[in-house]
Amino acid sequence: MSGFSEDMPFFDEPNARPTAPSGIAARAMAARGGQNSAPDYLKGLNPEQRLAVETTEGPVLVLAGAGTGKTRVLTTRIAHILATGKAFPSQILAVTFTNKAAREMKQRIGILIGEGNVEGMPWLGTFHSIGVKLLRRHAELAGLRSDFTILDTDDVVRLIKQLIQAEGLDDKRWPAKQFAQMIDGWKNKGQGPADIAEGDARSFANGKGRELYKAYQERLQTLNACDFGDLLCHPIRIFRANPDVLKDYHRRFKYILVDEYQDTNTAQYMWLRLLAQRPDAGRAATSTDLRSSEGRKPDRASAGQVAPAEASERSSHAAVSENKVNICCVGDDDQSIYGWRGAEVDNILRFDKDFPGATIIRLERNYRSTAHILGAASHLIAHNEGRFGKTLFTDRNDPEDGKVNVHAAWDSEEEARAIGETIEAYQRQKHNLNDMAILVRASFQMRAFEDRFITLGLNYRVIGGPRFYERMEIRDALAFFRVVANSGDDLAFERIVNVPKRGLGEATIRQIHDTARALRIPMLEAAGNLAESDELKPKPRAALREVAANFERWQKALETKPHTELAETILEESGYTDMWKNDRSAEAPGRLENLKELIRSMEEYESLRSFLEHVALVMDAEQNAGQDAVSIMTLHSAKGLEFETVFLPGWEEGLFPHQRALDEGGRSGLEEERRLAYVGLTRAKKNLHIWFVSNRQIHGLWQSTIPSRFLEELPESHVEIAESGNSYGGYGNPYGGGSFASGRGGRQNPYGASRFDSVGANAEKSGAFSNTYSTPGWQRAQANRTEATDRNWGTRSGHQVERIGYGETDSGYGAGRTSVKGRTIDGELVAKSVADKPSPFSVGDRVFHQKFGNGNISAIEGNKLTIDFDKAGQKRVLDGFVAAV
DNA sequence: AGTAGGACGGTTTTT
DNA sequence: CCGTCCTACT
Repeated sequence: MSGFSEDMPFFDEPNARPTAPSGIAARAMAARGGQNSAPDYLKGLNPEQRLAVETTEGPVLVLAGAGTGKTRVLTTRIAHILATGKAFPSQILAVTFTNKAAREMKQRIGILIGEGNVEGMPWLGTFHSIGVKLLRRHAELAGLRSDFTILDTDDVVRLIKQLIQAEGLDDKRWPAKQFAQMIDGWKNKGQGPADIAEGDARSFANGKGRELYKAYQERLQTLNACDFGDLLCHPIRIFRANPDVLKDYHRRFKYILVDEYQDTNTAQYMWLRLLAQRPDAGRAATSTDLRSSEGRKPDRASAGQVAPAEASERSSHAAVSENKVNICCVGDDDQSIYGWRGAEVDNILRFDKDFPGATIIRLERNYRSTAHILGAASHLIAHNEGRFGKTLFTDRNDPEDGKVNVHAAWDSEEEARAIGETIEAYQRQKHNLNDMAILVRASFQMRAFEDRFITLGLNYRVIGGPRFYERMEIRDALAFFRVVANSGDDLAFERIVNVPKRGLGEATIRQIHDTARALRIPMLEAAGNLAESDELKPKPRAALREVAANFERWQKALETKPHTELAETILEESGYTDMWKNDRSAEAPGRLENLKELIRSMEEYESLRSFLEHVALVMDAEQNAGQDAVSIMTLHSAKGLEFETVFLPGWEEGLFPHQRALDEGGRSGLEEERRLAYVGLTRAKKNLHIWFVSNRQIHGLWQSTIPSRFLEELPESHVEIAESGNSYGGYGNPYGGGSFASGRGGRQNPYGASRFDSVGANAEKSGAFSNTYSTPGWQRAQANRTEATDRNWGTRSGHQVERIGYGETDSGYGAGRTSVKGRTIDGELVAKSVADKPSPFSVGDRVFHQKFGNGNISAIEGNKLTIDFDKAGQKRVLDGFVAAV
């Protein structure tokens, strides 16, 4: 994985038809054999996949449904381009989103084409890693030096906080984190300070948003640093301002491939368009049809393609055809789940307009899941509008394959218990835990499972969560290394100047800061100067002197010592390891272990600098993949994975689809949630269990829930409503039999069609549907949709928090909180406890609650009741859930 | 300099 | 309700 460090000369290839490296060529030739038999790597591809691989010329969009062999197409396509000599490895630009995807691609191409040749693919990587590479080459065009530092989110927030304070603004009223997110959003759209919308600019810091953004960019420049967004935005700006530079890349990149195109944001889109050569020009030319260009001689496409970019800019016909856009984007509009972080599904939906004459190839043959699972997923996703529309199918037809199971549970505890039991049952049937996963909508759901699995002694692993490099000790260590590698890295310096504690307080640090600013020198140097002057009291002075001496020593050692050894020395001599050795907290040993791991991981890199380069972009911790364990993760992190058996708990309105997605995203928010459901369903190869609960405790209060609308969008023919069949009594009310609210089933679903009336738009034979959903369990679940529930859901808005100021939304689902603590608008305290409407109950009232039975009210706070239940003990519930007895 | 206690927030995550 | 973060003490 040392691909980025050694840089290839820019135009390393002779301006001639590429002769493929002998290994590949030989293999390809050998494989080709007779004229009719395809090379080895093409064997086993289905016709669509093969078309996607062999249609190398012109713009191609491969709509690859879940489990249809997307990565295979991508990697084989590259192998094909190389094997047929259409381009050198270094002339292919292949972009992914994650390091994991890039790694996997490298590995798989390696298998196809021979390990050694993959090393020659310097332009295979994430958008960001390729962005760094471009930027290092042309740093001066962005006002940076080529050894610029890449700041992570944490650095950025600290920097912005400083700027906000420097502006004399209250950093509490204008949180740096929020502004960092705004900047991120702007950069996702490719907007610099001058480009942002007036409204955006005004909405922060008393209208100083734009100035602040500008100040931020200036600060980055003086720090010789950039943030993640800049890794895309700077190259875009460079390309735009320097046509000659862009032209060089046009000549270089003969083939462009993009993975997960549906996840691209506007900046990435602009970046691609620039590199893919003036797609607008294509509008004039209508015949970029692939099939016609297929017979073209390969050398035409590769070596011959040196037409001047400017000429074609004017879209002369000759130039257009000469300058074909050989871009291939692979993606699935149905799996676009990152709209909330700037991804534009539109990019993929618009592809054929952006690249006229594009060939669109659909991969719909699924190799992953059973027909039932595919049927369920396809039916669900068909409820979305504005999609290309694909229908996954499979040849697989095993009568043994079970339907998709839908289960109901009383509450999340029972849900976890029942899923735990199901997992154990699978285990008894010799299924590996590694083949099972629980995919949740929100991470708080994980807890119930962890709790349960711990008591069961069931191995599990949580995927996602805090990353290795986000740990404090790792960041601290990296900060030391950063300063050593680059003494101008003030942010890193500030982070560790007083670590371990050296008695350098705020005042001293401010002084260093001011000196550095005044003299325009790095803080480290300023610290050294101050240590030699007599401006400081003896104590901090001595401390600073030591710090300065340390770094000087380490920097010298940088040239001589092996970097792992140096790293160890730094951590030792700075007292950092000792700090944790002396720490008696529970985490300390783990932290020391992490530091060791960090040092160990450095061995793979040639130098401290190259390590730091990677660490900024490629930091991910390997999960403990060793032992057999159930995976627990969010639906988002499950994208791209597959499991034999998948559990999808928490399919309730408000949680999934998430209330906030609905409130803030409206219809498109709902559609994204639905795509997320689709992603969840299509992770399963064989067994799929969906769960919903009737009661969920949110923010400490019990709330009744109704089943997710997505359940109604599953086709009856592929779904089975399962009785939970455990010994815990299913949804039986644990607190007294027969006390279920009765006779209230079948009420109108506040979201429209109830499953008892009709089924969603594209439903198959809706008549039979209600039969399916008429098992006792389902009906009991329905019975839970009491008046209290529906009142709660149906009249949310009437019940809602009065909105005060901006951005104050009713965050919870269900009735949410009805009391608001003091909020401010423009600094004025506007309200205290707005909606604490008096409860219709009074202390001492006897009430009935669905879940807990009868009890007496012992306290009332607004609409929150504390009730002593006869059987369930004391609980706090919302008044909407109880009825007077 | 370290911690107790109040305020706040509570969807999803990469680089 | 619970966990995190920041402030304000000692």
